[in-house]
Amino acid sequence: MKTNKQNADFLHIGKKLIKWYQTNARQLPWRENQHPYNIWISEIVLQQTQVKQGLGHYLRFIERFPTAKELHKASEDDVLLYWKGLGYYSRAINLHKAAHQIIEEFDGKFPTHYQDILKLKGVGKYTAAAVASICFDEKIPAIDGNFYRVLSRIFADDFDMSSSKAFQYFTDLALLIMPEDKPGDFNQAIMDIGSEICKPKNPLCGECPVNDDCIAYQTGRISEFPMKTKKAKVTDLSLKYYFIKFQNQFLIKQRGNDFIWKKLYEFPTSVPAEWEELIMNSKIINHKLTHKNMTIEINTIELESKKALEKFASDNEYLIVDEKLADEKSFPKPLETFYKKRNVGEIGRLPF
DNA sequence: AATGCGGGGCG
DNA sequence: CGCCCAGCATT
Repeated sequence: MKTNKQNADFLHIGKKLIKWYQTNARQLPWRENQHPYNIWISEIVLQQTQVKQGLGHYLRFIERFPTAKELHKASEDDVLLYWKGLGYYSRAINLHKAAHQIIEEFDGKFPTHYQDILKLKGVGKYTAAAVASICFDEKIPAIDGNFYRVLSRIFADDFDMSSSKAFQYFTDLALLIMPEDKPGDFNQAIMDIGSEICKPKNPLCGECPVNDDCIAYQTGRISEFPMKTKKAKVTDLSLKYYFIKFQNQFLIKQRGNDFIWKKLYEFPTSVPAEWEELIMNSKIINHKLTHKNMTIEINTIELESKKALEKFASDNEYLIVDEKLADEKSFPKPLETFYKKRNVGEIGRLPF
C-alpha cells in the first residue's frame, strides 16, 4: 500500500456510495429479501454473466429449487437442465454439491460466516464476501473485476490488475473507502456502479455519485484505468513441410503477408495427389523438430531427375534454388536450422 | 503461475 | 467475425 494513502480519510467515498445505493439500487429479484440461499444462487449465476442474461435463468432456477433442501434432493441432470444455455456448467455441478454440503455438513442451515461460506464448492473469495456482507453484515469487500476498475479509477492507480498481487492490493485499497456499517450495500453499490456507470468502455461519469472524488475523472484520464498487461496468447502450432530436392537443388516459395513469417521463404507445404506415384518410389527422410510452441515435421524427398524437379516446380509455382543461393533468402528460424543440418533424420514412408 | 470452462458483447 | 472477459477449480 502506498504510504501517501494511509493517513488520508477516504471513508466519505464509501458513505456516498451507500447513500447512493439506498435510492438508486437496481430492483432485482434476489434483492427482495436477504436469504443467503437466494443471494448465493444469484452470485453464482452472475459470475462471468450479465444480469440481462442471467435474470431469466435465476428466476427459473429458484422456482424449481426454492431452497437448499430442494436442490439437495434433485438429480445432477435436473440441475444441469436448469443451467442449460448459461455456460460454465461446472457452476451448476458445484451448486449441487454445495447443497449437499449445506444439508450434511452444516445441518441444513446456510453457513453464516465468510470462512464457512468459502468452504462451499464453487464459492471463492468474491462470492463468499458478497454473501457474507449482504446477508450477515460482515465487513469484507467483494473484490471482482468491477471493483478493480472502480478503485483504479477513483485513485488513478495503475497497479497491474493482471498481477498475482492485485487481489491483496485492491483489497487494501477497498478497505480504505469501506465504512464499518452497511457492508452489503457498499459492495452492491460497487456492483451496480461497475456494471451500469463505471463501465469498461464509455463510462457514464456524469451520473457517478463519486465523480468528484475520482482522480481519473477529475484529471481526464479515465481511459488509462484499469491498467492491465495482456499476456501473449500461446497456441500450439503444428506444421508439415516437404523438402523436395534433386542433388543440390530444392524448392521454396515465398510466404504471403498474413499469419506468421510474413514474406519469408519456406519449403512446399503439401504434395498434390498426382505426384503421389512418383514420390512413392523416392527415398523419404522424416525429420521432426520443435521450436517454441511449434512442432514441425519435414519430409525430405529425393527425386529421380532434374526434370522431375522442374516439372514439380512449374506445376506448383515453386522456385528452384541452389543450396548456396538459398543462403541468400530469409527463412524462418526453424527452417533455417533444418536447412543447415538436414542430414538428421530417419528413413520412413510418406505420410499422405 | 497457467489453464479450462462458455456464452454474449464489442470493435 | 475474431477477440475479449478476475471467478473458480485444477494442475
